[in-house]
Amino acid sequence: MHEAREDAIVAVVNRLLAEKGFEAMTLDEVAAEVGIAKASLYKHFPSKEDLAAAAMVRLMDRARAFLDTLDTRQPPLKLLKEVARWTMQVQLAGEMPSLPSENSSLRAALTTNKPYVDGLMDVSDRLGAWITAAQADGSLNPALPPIAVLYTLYARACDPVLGFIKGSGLYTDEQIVDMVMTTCFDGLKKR
Amino acid sequence: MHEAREDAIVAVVNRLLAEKGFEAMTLDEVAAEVGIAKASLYKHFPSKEDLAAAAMVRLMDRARAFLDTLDTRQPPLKLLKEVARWTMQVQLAGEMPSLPSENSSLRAALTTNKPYVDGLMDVSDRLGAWITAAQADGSLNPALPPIAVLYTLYARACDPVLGFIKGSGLYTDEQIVDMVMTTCFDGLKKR
DNA sequence: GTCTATAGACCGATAGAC
DNA sequence: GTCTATCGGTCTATAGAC
Repeated sequence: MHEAREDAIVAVVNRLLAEKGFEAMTLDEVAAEVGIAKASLYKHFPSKEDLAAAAMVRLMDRARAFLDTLDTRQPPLKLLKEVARWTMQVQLAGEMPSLPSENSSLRAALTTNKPYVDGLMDVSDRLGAWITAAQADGSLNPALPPIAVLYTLYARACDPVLGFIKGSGLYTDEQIVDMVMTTCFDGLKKR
Repeated sequence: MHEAREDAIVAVVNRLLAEKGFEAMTLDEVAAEVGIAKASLYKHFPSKEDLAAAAMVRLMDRARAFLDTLDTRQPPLKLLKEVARWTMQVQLAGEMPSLPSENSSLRAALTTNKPYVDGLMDVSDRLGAWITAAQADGSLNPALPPIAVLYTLYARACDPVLGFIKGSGLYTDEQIVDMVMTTCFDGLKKR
């Protein structure tokens, strides 16, 4: 009962973080959408930053659950592509929380949040292993530092291009994802 | 004298927009950095949104000035690459204002700001011509809609990957730009 | 045009009754 | 735990003297 309520809160926070970002999201709004009073939020989470951090932890848990569904016997490049596709689908579904770039109170709160850091580390380690494997088997550009590849994949998860193209109203979600997948893995230049 | 003061204001706004974004930027801070009182800002610009819009117009003017320096007899792909490189250098220099993704008062103000919209249109038209030319000469992937290429280039201008890699402290600005240029035009896959 | 001072609105967080 | 009510602070924007 208690956990179900908290899950409902975090789900609303997750969606509002995706829609408007951390600063534009107000606790009045969160409380109204959950259907409880603002003061009640503070019985579950000590601050706005902790609320957002809980949403990020939830995202990391979802990511790890998705990684668990993948057949690791597949080629590493295919695994990385499936991950990239999943993150784009999450974003197009309006469920990808967007973090402030820098100098934010949320950034500081996240770096000291062990469940979040642990989850991020786990995901990064798993992706990092696939990246080096894909570079070793010749499918991924070996001239790129693995960390650059990792950050590029993370950045595609919140790439504004998806929203831009969707805003044009010319393409379906599936077409949009295919385009960005192409630009990400094949590049803009002709192959 | 009057214009010089306004230029100083807009330059400060431009940098603060790059550092912290629109919502986190306060007018107290702008006024303090310019060295005038907050009320004086309103003698030059009627609102915070107009202040930010002026910074975006300034960015568009800078972009158009850069486009004017390019030798248009070069291959279109080379022109597009130089533009992408320029935007990344602007971002690494801390001079690329970052806009809110959606549902912001600034978005609405920008769409009704004629100088900004005109500048953006001009830049988009010029880049669009080079994109279709590069697709025609076989250097750019012709399967991608030109608008997707255009948006991808715009997105690279504010790509968080640059800041991520810079934060690792492992690479120079030039190396970072080269990496992102590679991922953007050549893709993650090996060629 | 510049300043000081403040209005008016909003937000995060808390008090205290139930 | 939930609520109503409110505090304390910050923000944009303005009033009014000089």
